[in-house]
Amino acid sequence: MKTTFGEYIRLLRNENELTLTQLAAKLNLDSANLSKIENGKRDFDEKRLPKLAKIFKLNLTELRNEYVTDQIGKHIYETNCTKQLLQVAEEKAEYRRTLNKSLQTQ
Amino acid sequence: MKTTFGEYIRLLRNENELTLTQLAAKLNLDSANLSKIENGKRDFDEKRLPKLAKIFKLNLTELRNEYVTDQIGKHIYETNCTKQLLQVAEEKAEYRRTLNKSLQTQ
DNA sequence: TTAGATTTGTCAAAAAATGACAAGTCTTAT
DNA sequence: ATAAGACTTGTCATTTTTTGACAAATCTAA
Repeated sequence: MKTTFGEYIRLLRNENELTLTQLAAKLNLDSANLSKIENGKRDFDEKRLPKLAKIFKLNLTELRNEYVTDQIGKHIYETNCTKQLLQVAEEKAEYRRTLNKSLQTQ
Repeated sequence: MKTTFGEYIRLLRNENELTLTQLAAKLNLDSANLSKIENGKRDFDEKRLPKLAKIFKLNLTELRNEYVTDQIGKHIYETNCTKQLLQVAEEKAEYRRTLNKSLQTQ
């Protein structure tokens, strides 16, 4: 089952038997804010991904994938984007890639 | 072929033979900023969608779909999200929907 | 060249995200 | 029951990001 990024952090934290305060300290943030992150009331700041990976000995690329898919999933959810529209969005992303390619050739 | 939202606005503007200055005035913004929007250097502010729909007699829901798919497409592009990861993101969106549903039953 | 159209650079203002603190609730051990 | 620690929530100042406006530049066609 897929989880939100916040739930994922909580899972990691519990597996490693850390309190909010302990993990927050390692991440250089307030336990209150970490609580909000775990509960989906705030976003985890992307700049802390390397630190998070290090703390739990995770592969940074994979962790970033977790993060990105969470963010885009949230975007899809918040905009009520249907599967059909998501297909269109994917095509538009592809279009941007071709735009970028043709820029580079010049 | 899919286009960016900025290119779409430019298309509409040209079809209707308006200058940047003319359309910008109808949208209550500066022609310089509209230029940046059309050229993908700024985002169109979502709050102007109703006005844009009215100016060009477009269905607001469809226009919003154009907008949303552009935004998500941009997000996909900027994060280098592959098709495989996008599938994961979609599953996470679905998960958020179930979360929301179970909240509502309580 | 000149006029109008468009683009670019810059900066202040507005809006959104973040961090921190205080005070609250919940849980568990005694 | 209550004390301690864990967690949650509300609020606000700070920081960051986005937006709007103006001035100056470039481009284009007569």
